Amino acid sequence: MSTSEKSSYHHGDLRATLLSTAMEMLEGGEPFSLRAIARQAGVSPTAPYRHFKDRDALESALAVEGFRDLLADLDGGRGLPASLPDLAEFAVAYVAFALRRPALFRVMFGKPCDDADDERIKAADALHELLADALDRVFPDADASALATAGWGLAHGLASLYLDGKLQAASGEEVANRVRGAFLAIASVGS
Amino acid sequence: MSTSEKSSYHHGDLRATLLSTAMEMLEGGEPFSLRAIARQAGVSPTAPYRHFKDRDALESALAVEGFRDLLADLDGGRGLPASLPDLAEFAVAYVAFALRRPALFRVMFGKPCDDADDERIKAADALHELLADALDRVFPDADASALATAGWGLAHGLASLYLDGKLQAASGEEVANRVRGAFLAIASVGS
DNA sequence: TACGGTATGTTTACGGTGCTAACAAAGCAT
DNA sequence: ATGCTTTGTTAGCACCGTAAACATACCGTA
Repeated sequence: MSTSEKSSYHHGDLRATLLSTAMEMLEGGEPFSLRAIARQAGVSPTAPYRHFKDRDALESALAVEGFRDLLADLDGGRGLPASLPDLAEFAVAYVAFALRRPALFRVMFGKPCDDADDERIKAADALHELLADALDRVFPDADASALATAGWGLAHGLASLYLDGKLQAASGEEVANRVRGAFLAIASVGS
Repeated sequence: MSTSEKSSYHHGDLRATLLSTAMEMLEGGEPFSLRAIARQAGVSPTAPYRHFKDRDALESALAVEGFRDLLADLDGGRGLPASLPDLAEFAVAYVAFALRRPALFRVMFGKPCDDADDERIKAADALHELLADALDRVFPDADASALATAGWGLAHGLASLYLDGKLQAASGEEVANRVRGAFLAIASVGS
């Protein structure tokens, strides 16, 4: 019950502290380096290496947090979608997450992530499965897998394009409307 | 007429040389730094700064090249699409470009590009217009703008997800099939 | 309770980066 | 020929990620 006491050596809870300060810097728009995190946490520049193999490992941990939060945003907010407009709201929430936490989103998606980070891969898979469930529920007759890929791709693409300034919109509300519009427009195309 | 002669000072054509060696390194999968480019070009580490304000400026120039190539891939290859399957092939070509030149694709899209780089913005806009034209031609009755956004978003999202390993496929052919599948699946949903 | 191993943090050091400032050489216009 | 401008060079700054050697505190066991 003395987690807040420090002996000034042996910080006591460095790993968690590093993660949370890293997340804060990420949200705050600061560039984020291992050294900066250590500095912020009041610890020596190489202390983080006792808890993370390298920068990638730290980023993976952050990405896992991000996936958890994104899932919560999508799922918790409104439950699984039951209609096409619900799906559009899913996409809106997805894009909103990306724009609200741009640096985190880039950490989550901006790299091959080829390292065999179990947790990270699991987190991304969970997202995919959630989407597949959702799509299957709305369009039970269609090829759920292809549709889930398409839906994810659409949402992710819009998120990326807005995030990187290739599509522009003044307000978050305008982005939401455009995303809704895109989602409904594409679904209204009866071959 | 002596562009290939050198006085050993005053390289003569450094800017172009820097761009091409940068592009080569990008395609070759090497990390790419200003200093590495200079090294490769046989010139001092800070010489590039006479031709590019900073790293971003060099990247912008590369991005412009990339957009030109991507447009050529989409347009030149098969002309403007006239049907939904043609559109799917557009998407396939888009994703293929991203997977064939991943580092370039990241340079083109992975950043806000908020600097007022005229050429770069123009290049991206040209892409958007091409897509809008294409979509309008295939679906003259629909909201061309919303559809173009949706189509671009879908293609771009699939490209990003495959590129960053969030979706996986063994071969390029498999990717192409999945992209086609996603495109057709989403279009076969009659609200 | 003393002890020794292990976990955690520190110091030092290396090579890399982007970038600036001061300097040098070549080209060009007068 | 002379001087301005362009283009290159060298030196140096602050930062980064990372490894190695060292120091300290914790924790289980004798």
